[in-house]
Amino acid sequence: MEYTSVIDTSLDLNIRPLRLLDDGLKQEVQSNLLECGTKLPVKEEAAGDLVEELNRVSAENKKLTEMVTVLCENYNALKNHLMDYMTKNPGPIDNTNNTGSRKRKAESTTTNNNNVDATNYGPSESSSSDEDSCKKLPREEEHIKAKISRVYVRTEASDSSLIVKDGYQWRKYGQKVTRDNPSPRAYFKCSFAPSCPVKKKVQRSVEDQSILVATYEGEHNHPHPSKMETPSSNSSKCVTLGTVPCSTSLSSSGPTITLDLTKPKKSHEEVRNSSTHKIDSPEFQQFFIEQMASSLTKDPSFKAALAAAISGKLLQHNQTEKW
DNA sequence: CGGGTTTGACCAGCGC
DNA sequence: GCGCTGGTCAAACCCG
Repeated sequence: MEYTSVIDTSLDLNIRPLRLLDDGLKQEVQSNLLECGTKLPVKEEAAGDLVEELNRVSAENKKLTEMVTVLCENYNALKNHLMDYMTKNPGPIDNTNNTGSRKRKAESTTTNNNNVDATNYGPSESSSSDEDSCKKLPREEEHIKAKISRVYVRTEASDSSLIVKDGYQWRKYGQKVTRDNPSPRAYFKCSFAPSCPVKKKVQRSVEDQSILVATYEGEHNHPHPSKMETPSSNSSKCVTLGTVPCSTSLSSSGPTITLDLTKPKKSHEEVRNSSTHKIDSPEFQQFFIEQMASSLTKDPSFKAALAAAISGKLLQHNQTEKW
């Protein structure tokens, strides 16, 4: 199957922009516009304020543009990786000759059962060892092994530590440099409970060294330590962005959102089928865009910034017309 | 001194 | 069978 067709990844946010805004945001935009209208006739003392306001909203607009750019990049990376994955696994899953009990097969199968590697953060992952689990077709017996999940955490690029704070206690038992990724991969075992089978692998993304990819294998057989003690105060947290699981983190450039589609609610087979047939469809793109829009418009600060940016743009337009 | 980290060695899966 | 690679082990080391 050929997936070379390029999806139009532009969010096209200019199309019916207000349609994506909820009523609150619309009102905010309108009130800002009214404000602008009333301010226009004012004299010099207000001009300074207007210029200041203009600078402010321009800066916000720039920030918003950057955010949208990041979202687009994430989407493109995600899409490319999904295409890559589906290209490598074009046919139906064949379990007929998978009676082997090799560990790596087991891992790849659990991946199939609980995860979709193709949907991880970006193209960088396609070249890491995790790619192996993509290449290996799903096997049976896999349910035996615990589930695999993946979390992406943005850190300072200068931070060379492979530490993903998730509230659990981990003991590092190995580190390895893998073939496809110059960054070392660290191996951790959960040390909070002696019998806890959970393992964690942490490696930096090839493409974006500021992103740590933590792969969890298994399920904790003990409560989350942070629930027993004080809640984790670290900056890395997982939230659900609409229906899309993701991890967020704070960086020097502001909050970032890293999509984490590695915990699909559908089975691997379902995802394969649906994504194969719908990834290129307008419905899928529409759904994706609306998901992002819906998530973003739920953020009050985003709404305020967007309203200010829009009104600022219109104000700028009005002023240039007058001058 | 105990617990965690580092790191080279070893083992096993897999492709040729 | 052999070599490559990822995963694990365990001794040495570090640190509080």
